[in-house]
Amino acid sequence: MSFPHSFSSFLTIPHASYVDPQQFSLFRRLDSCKSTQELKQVHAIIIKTNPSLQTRLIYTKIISISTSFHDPDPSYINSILTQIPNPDIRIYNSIIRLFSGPKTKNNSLIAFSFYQELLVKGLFPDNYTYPFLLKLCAESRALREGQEIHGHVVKNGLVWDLYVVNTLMRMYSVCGVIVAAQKVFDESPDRDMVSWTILIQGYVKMGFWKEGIRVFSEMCEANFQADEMTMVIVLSACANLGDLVLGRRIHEYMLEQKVNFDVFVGNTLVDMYLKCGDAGFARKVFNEMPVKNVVSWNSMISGLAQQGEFKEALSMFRKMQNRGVKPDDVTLVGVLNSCANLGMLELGKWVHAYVDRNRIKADRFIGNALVDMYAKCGSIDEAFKVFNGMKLRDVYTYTAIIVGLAMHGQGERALNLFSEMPKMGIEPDGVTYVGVLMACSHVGLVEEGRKHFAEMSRLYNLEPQTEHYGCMVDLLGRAGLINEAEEFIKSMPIEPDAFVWGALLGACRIHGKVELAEIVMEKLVKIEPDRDGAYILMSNIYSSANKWRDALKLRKEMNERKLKKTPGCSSIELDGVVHEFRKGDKTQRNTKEVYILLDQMKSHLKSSRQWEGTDEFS
DNA sequence: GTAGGGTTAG
Repeated sequence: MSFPHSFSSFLTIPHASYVDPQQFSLFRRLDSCKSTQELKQVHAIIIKTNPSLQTRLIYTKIISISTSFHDPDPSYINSILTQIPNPDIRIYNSIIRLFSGPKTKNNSLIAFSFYQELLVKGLFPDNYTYPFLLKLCAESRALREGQEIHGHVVKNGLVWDLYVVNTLMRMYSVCGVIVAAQKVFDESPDRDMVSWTILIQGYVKMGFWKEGIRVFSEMCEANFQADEMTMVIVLSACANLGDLVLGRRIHEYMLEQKVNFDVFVGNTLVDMYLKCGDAGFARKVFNEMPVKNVVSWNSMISGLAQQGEFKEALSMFRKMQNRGVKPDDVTLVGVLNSCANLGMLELGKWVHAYVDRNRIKADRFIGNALVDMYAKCGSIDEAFKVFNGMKLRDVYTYTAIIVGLAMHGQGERALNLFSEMPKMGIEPDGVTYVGVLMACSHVGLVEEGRKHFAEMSRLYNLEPQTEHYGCMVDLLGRAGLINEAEEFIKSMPIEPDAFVWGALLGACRIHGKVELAEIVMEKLVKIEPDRDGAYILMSNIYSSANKWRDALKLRKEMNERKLKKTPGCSSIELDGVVHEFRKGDKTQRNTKEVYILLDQMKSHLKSSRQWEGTDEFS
């Protein structure tokens, strides 16, 4: 009777009585090695004291141990491999695994050279070989190599293996060829949860969120029960779609199916609810999370900031600090974003110092957020300092500083930086052009503005949006080219919105065009019947033209219509607390003193006669 | 011995 080969070899190691005791102790010795250095020493001892032990078994053992080290040495592994007379596929697999793993970066060439070698030696790759290689192709986005490997997989008849199929799908998916991933999926004889999840993720990562959801529902119809990994991806698709109804439905599904509520799922749920605009429910999920980590807090902070709830975002940050959770770079980007929009320069500076002190990853995200914060908080020089200190700048960096400079009236500087962008290989986008057109507008550079507007689509394929048309109307209008501004609106291929008409109304005000203003006003009221902005601007135009009766009539109409008032609001930061001042607001502490001071300022200004005839300070 | 997860800027 004979045992199968693998079985008999199992018997010989290391318990059987006829095992060579020397070999046995050597195995133990090798197992205790912690580095290539130690391994080499033991190896040297073998060669010196007992050359008969240089068996295939021992060498295989040495390789498998050295592939498990923290800092493996490829040249040593290679030298051992050359001494093994007939290395089998398992040895090659473990070496390829080593060079496709996280321990060895940028070593995909080495992994592939070992693959080449095993083919040359006439060995057959198996279902363990390809997942490693495909993972490498995926990580280095090497589509061509991946396709070649796909060919080998087919030739070797390994498409039946789910690991091979799934890594193939993932390779195509991260290389951006989702069609090929779908094809592998469709043609596979077998699928599992992982296959479905990879397919869904492929669509979602490409931004095809609806497709991702569609595949998810197909998965449910095929009676696969999603786990938490799948749900994280599906929820992120929901978040991007901003579809609250869908999000709620999927949350219910998760409760029904009793999907494990781990910290990943919790974080994604929080993010989904915030991006879909339900901050209340996001908070509820957040509070009920049994385990939170820094990402959970980040999701709340940046999510609230994205919703415009900047104060809430900052109070979340304070709570986080009170709980002793250490902020990371993502946290601070969210905090800086909130500072920028609240004008909280002091807190922003504190964050800046915190980044320097605590060795926070000061990458583009942090740099861009700092530039934006300083610019929006009025410290354009500080913004410029950060901008200059940044080694890596992208379109966000340039846009932040260009918009910042434009808002500070430094149009020429903004335009200079804009002209620098092509030289740095950075393409502007729609928001950059808003800054550029604003800059032109503030400096009164009509021709330059026209040129940039035309170049948007010609050079960068950017279709002008209403905000760009609005900027152009503003630019022409300020320069007194009212007729042209009007013609410009008429020539628009898209429907002009309130922003565009508002710009024209503003121009009418500057140049006292009452009749045109009345026409524009009508358009504005049609688009935004509930807002008071147009009425106020119009009544100012009447007053400037000394048409007091018309102004009064308009104010009356406003009151009758009970328009939604957007109160003028300003804020200052004192000792880290933001004080907001709304028009007509008496809820502040020290209201009396504030109004007394305000009256003094008003009479002071009036005495200089500069502001007579306007009601800017009423 | 092999495959799938969350948050960030203008």
